[in-house]
Amino acid sequence: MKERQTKSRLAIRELLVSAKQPLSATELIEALLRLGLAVNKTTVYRELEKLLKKNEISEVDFGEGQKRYELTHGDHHHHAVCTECRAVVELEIEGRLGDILSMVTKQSGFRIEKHLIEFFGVCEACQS
Amino acid sequence: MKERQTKSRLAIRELLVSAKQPLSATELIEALLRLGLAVNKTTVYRELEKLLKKNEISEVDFGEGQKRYELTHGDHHHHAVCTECRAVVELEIEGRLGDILSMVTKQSGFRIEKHLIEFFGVCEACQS
DNA sequence: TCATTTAACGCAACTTAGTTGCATCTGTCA
DNA sequence: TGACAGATGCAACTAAGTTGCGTTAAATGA
Repeated sequence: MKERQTKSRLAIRELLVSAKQPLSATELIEALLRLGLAVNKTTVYRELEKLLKKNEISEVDFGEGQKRYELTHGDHHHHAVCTECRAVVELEIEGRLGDILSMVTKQSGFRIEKHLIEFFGVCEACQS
Repeated sequence: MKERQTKSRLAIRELLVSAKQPLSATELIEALLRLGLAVNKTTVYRELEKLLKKNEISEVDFGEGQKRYELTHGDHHHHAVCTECRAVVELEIEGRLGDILSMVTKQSGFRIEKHLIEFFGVCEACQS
């Protein structure tokens, strides 16, 4: 049978679409609650799993001990995260990644398959 | 009073000194057990906290949902992790980091304070 | 419109990493 | 050797995430 259009599913997708930053499962649950939808965490985790499998969303790791999820859009990219207000800016550093990657390959001898690259600091607004 | 030289403390330090790769708290506990030291996890976490505070060890995050710890040695550096055998190689890519960092700063407007950069793939031994 | 089917859901219980409060133990130093 | 305070262990807890299972409810066809 096809995938069903349930309230929870539609709402989770909508939240991810309109999110300005990668959301954690907990944030999703809270946002759903604010919409009047008391969705169980199991449901949220299972929906995220499906969206991941269909490559509609991507996992993001800011080293917080929890995963975040954002809509898959364009190539794999990286973020700058404000440690004050949690604002997230998407970066375009793919140009410089090539030679780093070949450097890493040469140094390690590994066949590099993925990487984890994120930046943390204070955004303009929080600097003043 | 000074810091006491207890069996657990000495063993934890020794394990971290002789470790070939960053260790997780769980791995430390298991290694201690193998040495005949049934050290409680609370003790291990508290000791790691102290070592961190004294900057004797550094936290490493491979996005596994658990922290790893390695002796602080030299500058902040990055790793290549084999996804097959878990071997870890230390990298020297500081040279290329400068222009990436300035690129990130320019793009985001953030005052960048730290970053998370790790590479994952298959090591030479596991490729054959 | 209604019955059927099965995907989706909720609940409870569990796992893993890490934390906290408190009572007890034990290095260390006088 | 005794006393103090740092170190430890235990139990209970938190937070993120997972699993099994019984129930609910979209979707489809009659």
